[in-house]
Amino acid sequence: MDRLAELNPAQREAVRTLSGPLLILAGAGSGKTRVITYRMAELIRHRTPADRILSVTFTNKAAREMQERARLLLGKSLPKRPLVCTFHALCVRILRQEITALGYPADFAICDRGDQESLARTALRDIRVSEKNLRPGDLLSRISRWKMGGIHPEDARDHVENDFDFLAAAAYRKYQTHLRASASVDFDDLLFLTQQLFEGHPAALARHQSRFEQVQIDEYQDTNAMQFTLIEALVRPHKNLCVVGDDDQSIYGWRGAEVKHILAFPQMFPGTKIIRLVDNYRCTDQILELANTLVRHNRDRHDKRLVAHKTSTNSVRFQEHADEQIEAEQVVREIAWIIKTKNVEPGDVAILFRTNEQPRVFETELRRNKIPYVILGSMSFFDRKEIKDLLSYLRVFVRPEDEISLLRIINVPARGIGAGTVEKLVARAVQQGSRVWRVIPEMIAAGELSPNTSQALSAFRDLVERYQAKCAANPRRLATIVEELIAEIDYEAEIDRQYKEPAQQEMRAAMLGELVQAVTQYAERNGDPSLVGFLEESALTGRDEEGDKDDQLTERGVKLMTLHSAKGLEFNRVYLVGMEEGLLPHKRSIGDTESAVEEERRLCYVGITRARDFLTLTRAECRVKWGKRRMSIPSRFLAEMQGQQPTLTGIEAESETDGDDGE
DNA sequence: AAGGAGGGTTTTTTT
DNA sequence: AACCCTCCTT
Repeated sequence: MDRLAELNPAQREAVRTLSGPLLILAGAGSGKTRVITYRMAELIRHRTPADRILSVTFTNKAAREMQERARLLLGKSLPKRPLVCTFHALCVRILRQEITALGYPADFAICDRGDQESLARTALRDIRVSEKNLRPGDLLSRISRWKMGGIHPEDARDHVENDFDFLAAAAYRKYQTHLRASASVDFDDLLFLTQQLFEGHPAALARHQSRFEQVQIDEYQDTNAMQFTLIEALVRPHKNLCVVGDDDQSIYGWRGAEVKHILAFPQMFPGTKIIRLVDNYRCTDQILELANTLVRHNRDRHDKRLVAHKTSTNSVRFQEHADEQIEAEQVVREIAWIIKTKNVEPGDVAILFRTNEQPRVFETELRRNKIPYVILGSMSFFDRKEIKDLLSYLRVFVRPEDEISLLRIINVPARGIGAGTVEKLVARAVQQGSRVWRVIPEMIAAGELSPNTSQALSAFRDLVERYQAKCAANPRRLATIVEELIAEIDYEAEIDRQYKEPAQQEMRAAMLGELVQAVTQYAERNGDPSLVGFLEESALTGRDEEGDKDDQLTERGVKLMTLHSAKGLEFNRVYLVGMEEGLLPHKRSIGDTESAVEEERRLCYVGITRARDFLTLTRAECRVKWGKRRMSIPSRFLAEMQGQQPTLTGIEAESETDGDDGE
């Protein structure tokens, strides 16, 4: 009956602290998700209207899960529900309502990483800078840093540190002009524009301040300055803010997250109550000991030592393999064996790695052994080329002035509108300050194009207009319309043309089916489906999992994911693979500052503490990179976590490879 | 305009 | 090895 009885005293106190600023420093496996879910329930029991509670999570998946748990805790028929979502989703909600004040249309589009890259390319071309001098990716991260620092394109010039920045500042202006012209925003804009809104439009801020009485933030260690500013503004009237996090698990520094936000929280909010959760209910003592010992090598942290509540023998093993191929073979062979002989479910096992290139070999092996598996958080569904092409069609149907999407699909599949024609169209549009879509009929009428080209353009125009009408007239039948579209443009033929391997062709074609399914599910889930709604959801959900069918596989299969995506999760058995210098810590952070290596160490810490009962750390003695074989040396973290001095010189730093096969 | 060959580049992590 | 861009042929 009394749910709080299940909690330990510290947890209970956290759950019962219902007003004022509250900082919960929650170590790995200390039940923090449970605590803030219970706290949400407790707020409602103490008569906070549910819809006046905002709970911010790090991923959409975490949001869904928390909503589900809260629903179970509170009973099914809660008339009003708390808002549980990510920062970005919160900003979208606010902006849909208020963005016209900033001169954007309310139905602005959210562009994805791929769109950002092509915009960055265009911007560089505009200022005649070769991509060799400034890579689009580097430009984007510079722009991101400016935006997260609250710096407008026009002011970027004043925040220049070197020649690259100088070019980047010019490109930033172009980039933003293009974005605005196509009524689109990027991910950073969602935060940036919301902050602009709050700063420049007090009435708008007041509307949203009065909307929430209680705010909770999970994974607070990964909050960046802009997110902090937003939340501070939002809770200013009441200061009912509860943040939960662990400084040892801060792994998003490269995205502007600053550990200092969690360390300095009590200074920012005087009167903060601090509660520490150091009891670990997840890992065995051996696993936790490893984690504790490792993370003590970091200087910039709250000193704490988690207390294990589970004992074990043989729950940790170290393995060395000749190369990454054998590493994968051995790990998968062992997984196959424990599934068969130990009655272990594939879903209890996770393989964690640092980079997205690592899972490939494991994937092949798992498939060969016929073990069900899922790759989570890697290249997502919505990142695939064929999906992006089709989504671009849909976006063009919503707004043909969306230049980014229009240019992506105007000749995909090839329909006789070549690069030359596109160039003419763009030139004309730029010259007239118009849009390619509007310029097309003019160009046809002017008779400057060859008959074939005019014909092709008219056909394209006709296609778009027909589907526009269809989607608008029949939003409930979106899925069927998408099927018709795929058939009409014969996208399957395009796939067969692009990919020669039958296996590839099959896989890519299956993706099309999944898109149709995603649309179907969206329409089922949503009382009032619309194309705009679907596109928004797909943009925000981005890398998250999607679909019920996938959820099943997610439950039942071996899970493969990066250490970053593993944050917040736990598994009975964890294989932490590729424990090598250059991979973990990653090469890009080694040459860098010491704090970069500290972040890698935290990443390793996160990996270790995902394991409940069994942890296996493996490394390969050599590894193929860019088609070339390279020797690798053991990660310094292996020595550190076993209480040894790091030996950066020798290959035989790791002597602790006991051959005990454990199980 | 389309498609293929050849050459150069690339991999950190993601809302 | 995989991807993208450029150039060349048709």
